[in-house]
Amino acid sequence: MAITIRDVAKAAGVSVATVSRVANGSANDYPVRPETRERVLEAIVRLGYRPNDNARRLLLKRSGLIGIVVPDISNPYYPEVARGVEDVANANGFTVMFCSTDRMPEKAASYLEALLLKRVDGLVIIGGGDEIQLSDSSVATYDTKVVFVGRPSKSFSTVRIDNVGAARDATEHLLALGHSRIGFIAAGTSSTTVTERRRGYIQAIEASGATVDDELIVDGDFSEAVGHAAAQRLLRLPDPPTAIFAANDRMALGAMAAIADLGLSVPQDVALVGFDDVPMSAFLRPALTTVSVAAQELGVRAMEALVKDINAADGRTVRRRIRVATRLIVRESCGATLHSSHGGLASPAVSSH
Amino acid sequence: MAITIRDVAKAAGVSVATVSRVANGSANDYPVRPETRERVLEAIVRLGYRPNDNARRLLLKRSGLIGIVVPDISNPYYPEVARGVEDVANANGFTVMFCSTDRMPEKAASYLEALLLKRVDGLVIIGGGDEIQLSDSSVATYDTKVVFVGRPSKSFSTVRIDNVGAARDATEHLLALGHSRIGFIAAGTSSTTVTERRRGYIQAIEASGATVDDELIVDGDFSEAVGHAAAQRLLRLPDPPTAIFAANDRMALGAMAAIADLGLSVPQDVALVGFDDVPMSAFLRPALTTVSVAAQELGVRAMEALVKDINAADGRTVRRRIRVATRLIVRESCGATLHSSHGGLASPAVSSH
DNA sequence: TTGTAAGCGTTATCAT
DNA sequence: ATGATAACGCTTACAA
Repeated sequence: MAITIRDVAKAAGVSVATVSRVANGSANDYPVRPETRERVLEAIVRLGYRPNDNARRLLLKRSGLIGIVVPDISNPYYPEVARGVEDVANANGFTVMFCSTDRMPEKAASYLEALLLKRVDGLVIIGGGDEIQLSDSSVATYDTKVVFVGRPSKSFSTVRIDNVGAARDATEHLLALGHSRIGFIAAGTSSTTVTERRRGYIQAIEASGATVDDELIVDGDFSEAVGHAAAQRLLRLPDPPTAIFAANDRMALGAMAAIADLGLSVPQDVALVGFDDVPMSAFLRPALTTVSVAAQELGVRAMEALVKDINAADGRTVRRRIRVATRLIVRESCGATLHSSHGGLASPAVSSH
Repeated sequence: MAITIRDVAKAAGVSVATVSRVANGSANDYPVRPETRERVLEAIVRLGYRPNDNARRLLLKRSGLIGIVVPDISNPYYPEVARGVEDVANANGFTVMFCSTDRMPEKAASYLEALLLKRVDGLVIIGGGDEIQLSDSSVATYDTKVVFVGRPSKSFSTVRIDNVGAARDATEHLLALGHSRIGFIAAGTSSTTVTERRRGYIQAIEASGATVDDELIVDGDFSEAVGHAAAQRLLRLPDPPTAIFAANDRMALGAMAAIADLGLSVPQDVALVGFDDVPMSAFLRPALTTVSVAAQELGVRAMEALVKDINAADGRTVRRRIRVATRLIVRESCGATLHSSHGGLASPAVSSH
């Protein structure tokens, strides 16, 4: 049986209230005679006492928990934004619970249910598509604050990037490099991230005066394997594209492999651009030109918003719409630096959003 | 204010005990008249009642929480084993809390403290080195079951792979391919994972009759950037290695970039082998030869052990030592398939441990 | 400055 | 089959 506050009280010869007053971080400015405090502290360390979190939370009506829901933990992009959330959460005394839905509706529903049941103080929903169904009423019932990262919402606060603008820039970059047939590797229609990136791609193509060729838009699912298959399909077209824009870096890596497998080379035969700028991308050869999204900052901003909402005295929630800038990181895979020296680490950013 | 069991009781015209008996999953075989049950159920959904987890846990003395501690969330290997833990945990009614220490002792300590405070029922410590300090006494006090994954322990259960054997095999593979000067990119001395892999490397070299050249062993830190720098240093040696064995795939990717940056090619000029077989590795070109570790299975086995310990009627903990097999996945980067056809996806495994 | 005692929302024991 | 009620371990008025 674990040590309780009563054990400490007895050991120190004081009442439980006194123990609570020295043990409890939030109330430790309460006046306690230094001598008494000393005695209690000694008993606490000697017995190895730790206050029971469930009991505290039950009373405090605050779980001190933040739930993070991501679609796919194996995509290095999500851990990075989760890290941002985590840092701010910890700094503010919250503990985070990390859940991956694997883009499965049942898993998403059961996690959301479990998190609500745990009375999380805040919920950070990162990316994902239709699989996430979160009714305002259920979170309202338990006064849970919610922020969406990288996905839109009619009712909750959002932290987002300008996917349309960033994708338009990336496509325009390729256009400016002389490419007219540019393939786009998407990823379903359920995720707004991808529908927006697709829209940016289409806008750029149309703005250039060309018409969009549906054949050049193929579907992926964010994984390397599917990026590989998609690129293969694009390059086997009768009139194949000379450049490919993948909706994320993992698919871009798959595409890069497919290009090599067909005996072609990047960027000479096919130019390639990704999206996310995950750590690996700078170390591919050719180094991947991609859109950098400051994933960690997304998480930081989201959690900061949550902290404000949770601590709001009036209990009212502000609906925020926060934008985080992106930058096109021009490395080697797009062909823009064909004649420059090596190393994709320090390259110029040509455009921001 | 949230709906409590009393609100439901009032609404359904029954006592709280009755509500508890129909709401409580673990006691729902308790006899309740179908008609009454119906009425209660109706009230529950109508009011949107969810039992307060803190109150339940306080009474039940079980948090239902499993803590997972990893050294570095941005390394795709850890999420994979975490996934295995998560799956088994969820299937058994546990919720997991995921924490990344970033290999920082203070972060590790504060997370461990927070987890113990939350009275986690189980703790899965994955990898990491000296930064993790977990005294048996503190976990014993709160009857927390612990499993270490991929790191040794004198007192706790472990789920491990044979790092020495796997590294020996990988090195022998390179030796058999005719390489005599093989570089090894390590990663500090604090992580036993790496010291063991280093030992395997050394054993293979010595078994071949050669002597180990300390110059060929350079230190990394598991990241691409440092793998890049380490390979650069190796290849600028007066008598550079013709093959490099990196202690993980991320460093191998960095090494691959460094090799390309020096105008050399893999595997013709320098053969390369990694460790972990993260998803990306099959899609590098040349595809990376690496040691596959069934990361998810490690997590599954760890959590299974934990579930057994937690549910043990006698409350006693068995100290288990579980081994999970590894396989050397021969792809292109080692040069063994130089004259075979493309595609590193389906390749023969030459050795297991 | 310290102690007493009333809850927080459940579950489980004991009556009925 | 159902209802009172006593815990679980803690924080915080309120009293002393």
